[in-house]
Amino acid sequence: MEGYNVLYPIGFDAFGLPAENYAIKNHVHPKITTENNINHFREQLQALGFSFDWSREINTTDPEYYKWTQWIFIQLYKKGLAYKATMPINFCTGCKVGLANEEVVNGVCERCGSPVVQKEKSQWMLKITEYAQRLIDDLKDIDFLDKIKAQQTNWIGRSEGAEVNFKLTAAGEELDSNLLIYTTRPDTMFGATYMVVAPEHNLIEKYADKITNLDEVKAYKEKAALKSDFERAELNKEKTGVEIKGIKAINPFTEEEIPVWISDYVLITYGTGAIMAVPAHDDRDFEFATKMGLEIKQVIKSKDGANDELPFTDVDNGISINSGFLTGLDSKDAIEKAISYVEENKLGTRKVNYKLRDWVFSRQRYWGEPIPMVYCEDCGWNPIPESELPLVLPDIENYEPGENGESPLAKQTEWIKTKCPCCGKDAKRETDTMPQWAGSSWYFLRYMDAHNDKEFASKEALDYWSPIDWYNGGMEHTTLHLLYSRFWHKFLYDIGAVPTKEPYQKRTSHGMILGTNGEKMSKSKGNVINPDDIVNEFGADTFRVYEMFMGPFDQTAPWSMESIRGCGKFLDRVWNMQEILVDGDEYSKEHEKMMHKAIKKVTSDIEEMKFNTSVAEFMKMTNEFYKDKVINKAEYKTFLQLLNPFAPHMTEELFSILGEEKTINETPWPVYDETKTIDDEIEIPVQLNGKVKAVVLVAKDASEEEVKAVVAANESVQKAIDGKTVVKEIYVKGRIYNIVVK
RNA sequence: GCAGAUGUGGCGGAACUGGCAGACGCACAGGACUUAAAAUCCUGCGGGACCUAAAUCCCGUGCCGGUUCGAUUCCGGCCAUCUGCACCA
Repeated sequence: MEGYNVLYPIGFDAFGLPAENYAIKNHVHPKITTENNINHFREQLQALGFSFDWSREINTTDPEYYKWTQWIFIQLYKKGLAYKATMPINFCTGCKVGLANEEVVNGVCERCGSPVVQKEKSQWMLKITEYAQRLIDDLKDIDFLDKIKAQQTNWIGRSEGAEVNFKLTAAGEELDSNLLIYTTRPDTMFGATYMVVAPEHNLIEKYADKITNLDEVKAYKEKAALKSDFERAELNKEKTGVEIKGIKAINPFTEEEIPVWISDYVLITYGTGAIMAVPAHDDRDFEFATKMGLEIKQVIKSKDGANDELPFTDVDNGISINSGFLTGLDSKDAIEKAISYVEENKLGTRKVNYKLRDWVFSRQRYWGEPIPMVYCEDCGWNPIPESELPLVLPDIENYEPGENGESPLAKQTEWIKTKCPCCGKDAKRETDTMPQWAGSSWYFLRYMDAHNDKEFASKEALDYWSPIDWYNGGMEHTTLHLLYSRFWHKFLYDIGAVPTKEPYQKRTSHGMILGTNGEKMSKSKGNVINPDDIVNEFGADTFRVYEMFMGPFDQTAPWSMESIRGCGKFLDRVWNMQEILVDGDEYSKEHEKMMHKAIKKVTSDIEEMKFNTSVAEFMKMTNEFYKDKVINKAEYKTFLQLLNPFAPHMTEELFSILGEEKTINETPWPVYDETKTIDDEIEIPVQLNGKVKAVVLVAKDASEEEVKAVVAANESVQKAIDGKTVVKEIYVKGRIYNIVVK
């Protein structure tokens, strides 16, 4: 209505675990249930009157769509950003199948209750870590809500520090390799009294012959492997560990010999999988050292000397002590100096680390895009020729998870058999599929050119529409999906396939609608509100107006069956205004000001997504028209145009009853005249020491003297200041008049 | 524990840049219409001080303090709730 060409698309991201598990449970092929669900969703969305461009509808499970998902994977592979690595998967010891994280509940299989353990498996990985810094840096150029930016930044988790080598010895002899650790606090090096390696660390295999208590160490390692991620990550868990006897490390700053331990509080997936422990200045190390009776050496004290209870971890308020050349330095300076020392003496290097890990891109599942890779005994892994895309997911009968954590596709012997794209010899297809995030990592690009069978989207279409001006979605997607799609987009930008660095210019989020009991809607709680029922009972317009009215757009709000009736009543009143309708080509004198003010308010409210106050404005106007028992045609038309985005069906019907030829959405959005929104007379509250005692009416451009005179003449004011001394009088033009008295 | 958000009547929520706290709606109460009910329309509706009413006054935006002529709004410190992440060295 404001003259922009707006692309408002819709589509269905339909691969993934929920669809697959539903299919398994009900013995219906996921293809069928997916199709049924999409049809149902489409009907529901249409019943609500959304103005989606249905000609661009997409479905990520359509081979014509996932052809391009596979194509992007091949490009990633060609640029070295997709690689195979051995990663642990959740493995159910009962069902003998691999499980997704959400299928593991309290360390046991959701279905059979058997313990879940970690099993090593070769998987496809995507190198999102290569983009970590750019994913942080480029946030500054885009308009995301601050809380969304903060979540992205925290998730990527950049930290600065150093990697430092600790020499190892066995029976006093120096070993041929060092133990590399990562630390963000090199200033605490003098306080490192022991070291810890993760259970998976290769130190144990490498120096097995030097370890005098190898059986004990190996037993600990095996026990740790049996624990699920959940158990290992559980907070307040007692720390456990075993000293690796026979091997010692040398603290490079103190030259002292310190013990080396193995414990699962150190993670193989972060940093180098080994740490130097500084129990005096790290909570976890402190807990471990206290339990194991290890030395705790304080090397930082607080500036004010007040709080020296250990562990003392405040970087901003610390000074090094007992730390050789660092002693006396501020913690921040000490960190810098320690890193310089490390680099000068070739002990290690400055290093930035990220919490973000590479993306595990394989799923041992049926309902996903087949990974278009082939393994040949001679040539290794190679992508299938792009001319063979899409690699269609075979239509199979038995899509239950495979044995020993294999994909269900591993049973499809005919499908697996193929020729090597390099040498032509017999070769095997990859049987893992892509995760549910794959299709949604680029879908926005497909909307720009949804039916292109030559490319994922033409350059012209991409240039015309890119980037997405405004992306609204739930907060639950602000880390994974949002980050993955930014990563893919940046990759596509790097290979020249898209014109912008970032996919989305602006990202907002909506609040969740809770059940009537104030809890998240869920089937098990029985508090689900079905939109079909609401539309049947109250109509789509009432439904929409209520959703907008119930609270601020970005905040959660509980559903109320009582409150929605109020919105229905409001729309009835709008309809019945026909009974007080009179002719008129212009706004009437008595309503003119209200009309201009309302256009201004609703226009800015929509821009700021303050839909709830827009609806309040409509209700206020309606009350006003009924109070005056009259509305003219010009006023009614503008009112219907303003209300149209909220209640499209009824307003269009009324518009045509008024004899209009065009539909409302073909008419331009109403405009207002700023000068006509200003009142001639304004009310000025008069305060006495900040408390309102009276309200006076003055002309809109009244001078301070004039206002002062009116205030002085006011009876209530006179009464209030009677017997008191006026100290000061403050007038804020057009706002307030405050008298300070003693 | 870390990060982010939120706290205002019986309820959902308004309140611009620090300027009349409670817009608008729900619920509730009283009245009109009706044989009656529903629907609709009108009126009232933060708490307290007076038996009632008007008028008036006092208190009041999670708690304690500060800045200011003036604070729901700004600052400091707490408390509670929600969401996400969680042994990240």
